[in-house]
Amino acid sequence: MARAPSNADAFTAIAEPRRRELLNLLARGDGDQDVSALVEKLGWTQPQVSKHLGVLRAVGLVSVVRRGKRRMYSLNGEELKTVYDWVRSYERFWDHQLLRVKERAEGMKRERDAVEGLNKRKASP
Amino acid sequence: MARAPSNADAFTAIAEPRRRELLNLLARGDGDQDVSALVEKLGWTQPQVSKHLGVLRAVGLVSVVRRGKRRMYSLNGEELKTVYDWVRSYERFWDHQLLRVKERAEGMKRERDAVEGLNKRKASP
DNA sequence: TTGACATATGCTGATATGGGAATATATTCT
DNA sequence: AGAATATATTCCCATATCAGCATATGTCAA
Repeated sequence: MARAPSNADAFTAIAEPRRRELLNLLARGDGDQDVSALVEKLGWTQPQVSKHLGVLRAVGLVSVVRRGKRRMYSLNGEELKTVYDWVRSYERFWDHQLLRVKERAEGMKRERDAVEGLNKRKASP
Repeated sequence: MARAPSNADAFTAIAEPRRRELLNLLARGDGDQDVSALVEKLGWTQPQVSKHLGVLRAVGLVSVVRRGKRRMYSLNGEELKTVYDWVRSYERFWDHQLLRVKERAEGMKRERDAVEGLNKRKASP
């Protein structure tokens, strides 16, 4: 065995920056968009767009409907909810600063420094 | 040129299932944990744990503090917020059923129009 | 210092990945 | 049917990635 399966889930699909760009474009666009439109807007080669769309399609992040010789792609948010639910379960790790500070000695020191420097910081934004 | 840079951001770091498992363990644990504890709880080899921790450390998802010969790892949620913010911007694609339904109906209507032989029309407005 | 323990790093092999170019597979038009 | 258009797929290459094993680095104790 070598690498873990790695494909076929939303996490790996969105790991690729271009795929996020593609999703972004599909989200902003008003409804479906065909491949040619995406190619033009992104400035990538057509096979490149098709391949990335293929990955997104494989993991269910986009849906396709054929319209004539065009294929209209649209975002399918359901799969993103998986990622959302996962990452949201870590919310307390960035939301509650006080908890963080309590957990780490470094954090306490930083906090103390910050409080001491409050008077100075008042003037500069 | 071959593969895109791909490392050094939270998205690729959490793409690996084992890394998510590791983060999960760090989140549940009460505060810091050393590598040995993680090795025991996960049942992986020590180099494997160290390497995955290395990736998480490289992207800032975990912090380390040396304590004697141990290294205490703790979760650093800041970087996860990046992912959270990104995915949350797609919230409307799974949250508001009505919007979803409306968009689909729109798409289906367009599809129907096209299929019903409006061969006179050419491109989208 | 030597030795035991804790952790990181280096090396190798198998596999996956992304880009580019060429080609295949529809689908519409004439 | 044949040409043109739209999109997907295939092949090749360079590189990244993961697991496994061996080894290096760092730290404490006797």
